[in-house]
Amino acid sequence: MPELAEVEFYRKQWDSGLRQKILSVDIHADKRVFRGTDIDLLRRTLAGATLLQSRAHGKQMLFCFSKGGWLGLHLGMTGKLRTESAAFVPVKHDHLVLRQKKQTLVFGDPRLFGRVLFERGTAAPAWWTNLPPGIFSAQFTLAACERFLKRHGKAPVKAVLLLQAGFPGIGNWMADEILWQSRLHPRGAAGKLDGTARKILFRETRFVAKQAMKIVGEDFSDLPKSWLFRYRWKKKGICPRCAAVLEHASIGGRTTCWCPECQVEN
DNA sequence: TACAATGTTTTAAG
DNA sequence: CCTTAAAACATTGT
Repeated sequence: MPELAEVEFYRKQWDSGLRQKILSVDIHADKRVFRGTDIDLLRRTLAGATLLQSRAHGKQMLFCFSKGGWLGLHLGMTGKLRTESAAFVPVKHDHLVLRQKKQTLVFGDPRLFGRVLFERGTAAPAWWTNLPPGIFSAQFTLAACERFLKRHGKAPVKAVLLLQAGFPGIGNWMADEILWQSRLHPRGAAGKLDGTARKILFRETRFVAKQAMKIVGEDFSDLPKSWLFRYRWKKKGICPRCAAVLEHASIGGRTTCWCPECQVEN
């Protein structure tokens, strides 16, 4: 489910636990979300540690604890963070449960595509500091964006938007939205976009990301009725701009929705 | 029933 | 070594 803005929304769901101690840790140790993670270290470190701060970058989250604990979380397709009461009894898919005096911090993920990482150290882990420049960073420039498009020039532009190395935080719905707002066909080769198209794509990427952060990232409000998003999963969805019946196909390995009238190959 | 789901990783091929 | 495409992962809901 979660892309850039949804991840930001879920990150904040643990805010009520900031500056408070973790009393105990409950873990579904055999679940796939802990693949490659030192669960014993996680348990030992977090028990008795205080949650100091949290950050999100693209689809990645990092929670910083005292005792040098760094907890990385990725929500995969169906992961969620939430806060429950102190007396909360975990249910089936609550794989990581951090108990505090006044509340319980929960990470649940039915489909198990999410991931829990844990490291102990004085500085943030390398996987975090090495993340690519975010959409809103000064390094995310038109030139950098164009280099990335060129580098993946044979692939459909839809597939390139999904690559986290170049567009961190962009996922399936945001990629479709960006292409629709840019009036670009998702199947067009990234390397064949002309200068104007590349500029529009760059601008709309930042526009969609910024609006989504403001609307969804804040409190999970609904996106505007003027956006493709509101119609993309409807049975006979109509383009909110020209009223043409929307098309669907698998592009870049994901179901893609576009307007056959507005979005032309460039 | 069979298929698809707001994602990433692995594998294979060019 | 790099890019691209497809399969795999696990569960739920339509």
